[in-house]
Amino acid sequence: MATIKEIAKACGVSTATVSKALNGYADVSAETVSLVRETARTLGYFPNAAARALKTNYTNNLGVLFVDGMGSGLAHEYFSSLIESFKVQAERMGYDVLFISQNLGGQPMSYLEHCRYRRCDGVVIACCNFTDPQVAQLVDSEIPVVTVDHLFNNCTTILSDNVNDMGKIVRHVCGFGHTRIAYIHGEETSVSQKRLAGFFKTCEEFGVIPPPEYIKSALYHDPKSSWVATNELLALENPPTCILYPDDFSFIGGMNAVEKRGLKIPADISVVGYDGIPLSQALRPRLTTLKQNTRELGRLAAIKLVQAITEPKTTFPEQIIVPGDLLPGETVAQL
Amino acid sequence: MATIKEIAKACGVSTATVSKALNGYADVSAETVSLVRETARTLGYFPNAAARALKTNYTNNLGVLFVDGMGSGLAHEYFSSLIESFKVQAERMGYDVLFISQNLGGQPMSYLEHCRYRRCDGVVIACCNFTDPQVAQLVDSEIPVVTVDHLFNNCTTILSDNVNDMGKIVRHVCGFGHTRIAYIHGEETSVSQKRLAGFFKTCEEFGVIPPPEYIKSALYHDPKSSWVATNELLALENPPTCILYPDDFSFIGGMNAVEKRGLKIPADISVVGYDGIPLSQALRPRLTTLKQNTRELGRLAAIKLVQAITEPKTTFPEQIIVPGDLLPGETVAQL
DNA sequence: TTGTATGCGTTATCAT
DNA sequence: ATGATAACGCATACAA
Repeated sequence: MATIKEIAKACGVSTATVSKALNGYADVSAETVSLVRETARTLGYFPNAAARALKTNYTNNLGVLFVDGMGSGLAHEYFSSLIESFKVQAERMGYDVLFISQNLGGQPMSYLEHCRYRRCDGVVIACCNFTDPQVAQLVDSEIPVVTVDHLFNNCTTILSDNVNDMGKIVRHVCGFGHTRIAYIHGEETSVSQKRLAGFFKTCEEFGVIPPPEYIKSALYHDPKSSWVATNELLALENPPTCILYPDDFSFIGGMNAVEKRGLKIPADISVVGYDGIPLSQALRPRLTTLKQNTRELGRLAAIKLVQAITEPKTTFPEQIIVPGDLLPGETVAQL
Repeated sequence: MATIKEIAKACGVSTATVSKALNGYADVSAETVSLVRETARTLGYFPNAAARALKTNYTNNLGVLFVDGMGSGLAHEYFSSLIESFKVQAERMGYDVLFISQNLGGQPMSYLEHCRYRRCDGVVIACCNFTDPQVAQLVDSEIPVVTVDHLFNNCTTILSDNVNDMGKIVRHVCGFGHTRIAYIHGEETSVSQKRLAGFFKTCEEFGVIPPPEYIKSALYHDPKSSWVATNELLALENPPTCILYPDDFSFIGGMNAVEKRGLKIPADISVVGYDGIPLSQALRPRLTTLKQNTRELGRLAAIKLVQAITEPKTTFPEQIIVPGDLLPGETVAQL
């Protein structure tokens, strides 16, 4: 691995001049610049990231923190899709992406400690349990942070439009004549709160008043708990005609519960998912669901994070809302 | 952020002693060690990764290189699942994981250059187009490499047991009385070659001889090309009774083609997928498929890579084969 | 326009 | 058992 020292020797100049030439400083003659650059290329020079980081305190590293309740990790398609998009945009802007975790090599280490250890220039946080004090610690630290789908004070956030997106679902369902609509929501998070708010608000618009027993709590990305909730709903004296699920993947549990009872979707019971993962479109009947724009969420998160890093003075906390799209399927019956 | 300097001052010893105490050298008194360690803890000290990397030439960073033909990235569940498992095991061993790419910030950069730039201690390669000369360049470099599902000379490899796993599929299908078995395989890779070999070999065991027109080429993770191939197969004068797909996700294309023709699975045509992603088990009828053990593939890749890094002398190129499991579904009819 | 010198935080060598 | 010091590769303040 060539260093600026070797380039300096090859060019007959000092390392300082090489450094300046390579970093586009004005006080170097044009010919020296081209000589240095050419030599660097032929020598296959690449700067040593560690040395540069030590000196400048910038690593060009972005951390990605994502922990979901179920510990699904990247198997959670919402996250994998979000992170993929974040990664693509980050690389486009010259940043590398690394995962932030607790416990590195047995060493218990807070998220913040891990970020400092790796000198992440910034971190994107996308997880369910934003109540974790370690997350708050990171948000309150000196490290620029962008969160996805959770609002912290003084922290830029990219929000999926949960209130209105849920409204789109309810509008769709009510448009098909449903009035007995149940909602199995995920764990108590701000996302769930917003979806619930959108749910009740839009129901109200249609004069629909869901009884308390129609509101069930389950976990995101957990078919089992949705299976349980579905069974409870279907066992009601006056069961709903339509069930909204926490997400497409959880719906699988609901699907199994419905099947087990010998009921048909949508003839006997209508259902709606959330996320719009490929699975939802492969199911027959095709699942009616709401496609979150994870591509855009990830892209914007990267852009805003880099902005916060490179232009700290002119950057202020923003809330950016990204709407999703209703994907009408075949799982909501016309009543 | 505390440094060893501050610890040294607080303890009234030199930085050298602190460093030794922290890194478990023998030539420090037990009491000094405990004093230093205790002080480090109370000061919230964490080593500066960049400084350490600069000095030791070890970063405790592992690179992950994965590029698939379709550019699906982490949306490809085989990869996301593999990488998740790799990441978990890597972290357990004290390594961080970062993505390797070409083109960082517009700078064209070979994979090898990216790895050197970031001083990756090792790299795991899991991609489809192993023919890329840049991949070969990386494999031939000084950086320890472990590949997944592709065999290079002089490089440890974790292989999914493609030959025998495909054998399991064929055995299952033949056991149900099928003799007209078509195979839509993915792009020309060593994985495809092995599956094809396993396919023909096991067919032969059962006295089945698939005619050339039953062997179709498509792309992995691409429903469209499998859709085309399925149509071609079903249009044959003497169509197959069973079609094997490149993977579960591609099968969606085949499913649509079958539906469009008004055919029923498995009454009119039997099908088998590959991978065993959650989607396959959510389909009705449940897709018969082969579950690759991505968890184990990723875990072993991490273990073997770290071994190659920490014990270069005693490490030699290995080929480790990880078998998958047939997941019998409901998409293969008894003839 | 170019070069000299210093320091980032750590580890390692060699004295003491 | 402990400490002074150099070095890793780079960027930069300052001198020339």
